[in-house]
Amino acid sequence: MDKPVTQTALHDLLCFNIYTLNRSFGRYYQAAFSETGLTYPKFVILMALEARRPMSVSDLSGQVGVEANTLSPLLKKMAEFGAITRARAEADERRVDVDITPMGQEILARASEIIAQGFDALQIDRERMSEALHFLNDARGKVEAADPPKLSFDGLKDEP
Amino acid sequence: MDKPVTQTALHDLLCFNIYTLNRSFGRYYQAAFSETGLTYPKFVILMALEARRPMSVSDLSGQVGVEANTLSPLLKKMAEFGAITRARAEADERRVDVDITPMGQEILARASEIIAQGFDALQIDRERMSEALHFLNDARGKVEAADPPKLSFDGLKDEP
DNA sequence: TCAATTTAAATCGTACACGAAGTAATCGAA
DNA sequence: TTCGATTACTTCGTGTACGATTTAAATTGA
Repeated sequence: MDKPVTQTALHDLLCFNIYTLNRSFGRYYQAAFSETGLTYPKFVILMALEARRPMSVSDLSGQVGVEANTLSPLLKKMAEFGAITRARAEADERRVDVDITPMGQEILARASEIIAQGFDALQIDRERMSEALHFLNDARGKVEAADPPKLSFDGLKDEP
Repeated sequence: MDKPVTQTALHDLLCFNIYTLNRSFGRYYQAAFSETGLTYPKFVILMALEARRPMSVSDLSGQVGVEANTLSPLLKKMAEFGAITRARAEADERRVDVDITPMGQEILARASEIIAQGFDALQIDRERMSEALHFLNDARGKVEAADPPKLSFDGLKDEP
C-alpha cells in the first residue's frame, strides 16, 4: 500500500532557491572584493552603520539580521583595520557603540559603486525584483515568527 | 560640491534580502533538526541523492550548488553515520559514487514530512512564490554568469 | 608510447554563523 | 538598600563554505 507521495523537488523549495542564490552572491562578491580585505558581511555592516550611527552591537545585530556573537569578532577586526570604532557607551557601560570612520566611509563608497555597477550589468528587471523583494520580506517575517515542527529519529532502526 | 548620491538602502538590495532570509531559514531548520544530527545542507544532499542515484561528488556539487571541497567532509561524516555510501567508480577510479542508504531514505522521509508541515504552517501564497522562484532562478543564472567588477583600495589614504 | 595536460577528490587555511555558556553592568522588587 | 534577575557583549565549540593546493587517475598528442 504505497502512500501517495507528493515528490517535492529541490527546485520547488523556496529555502533551497534562497540557499543556492545566496551562495552564488557569496562567490560573486568574493570575486569582486578579493583583492581588498573586504567581505560581503563586512560591507553590510558598513552600509548599516552609514545609515544610522553610532549603533550598539545589538542594534546592529537587529539591522543586519546576524547574531551579536557573530558580529563581535568581525567588529574587532574591522576596528583594528580602521574602518570602524568601538567604544563603551558612557550612559550604559554594558553597551558598545560602533561607528564608521572616514576610512570606512571611503571603503563603503567605493564598494557601493562597484556593487551598483555590477548590479546594472546583471540587467535585472526592476519591477519583478520589487515584487520579489516584497514577497521575500513577507516570507522572512513568517519564517522568523514560526515555531518550527521538531524532527526526531525515535525508532529509526526498528519501527514498533 | 556634493555629488548626488543615490542612497541605496540595505533593504533595497536583492543580495541583502537573500542573505537575510537565508539565515532566517538556517535558524529555522537548526531549531527543527537540532535533536537529530541532521542539518540543512545534509538534508539537501539527501534530497538530491533521492532524485538521482548514485551520483559522483562533482555531479552532486552541480545539483546542490556547493563546491566539491565543501561536500567532501560532509559526505564523509554522512557515510560514517550510515545515511549514504561512498565508493570509487570502477569505470573511472577518480570518481566517487555517492548513494543514499535505506537509513538515509528513512531520515529523508521524516525530514521531508517535517519540512512540508512547517511550510504549510507558514501560509505562503503559492502563486506569489511561484513567480518569486522564477525570478530568483533568473537572477541566479545572471549572477553566476556575470563577471564581477573588481574593487580595489588603491590610494585609499591619499588621493592623487 | 609515454610525457604533458586535464580532471576528480581530498586537504588546507580562512571566514562566517549559530547556540550555549561566561562575564560584567544595570535593573527591580522585597 | 541589596541581591537576584535581566541585559549587553564576548568567548567557545561546532558546522558549513570558499579558493588554493595537492594527489592520483585518465586523456591526449607528438
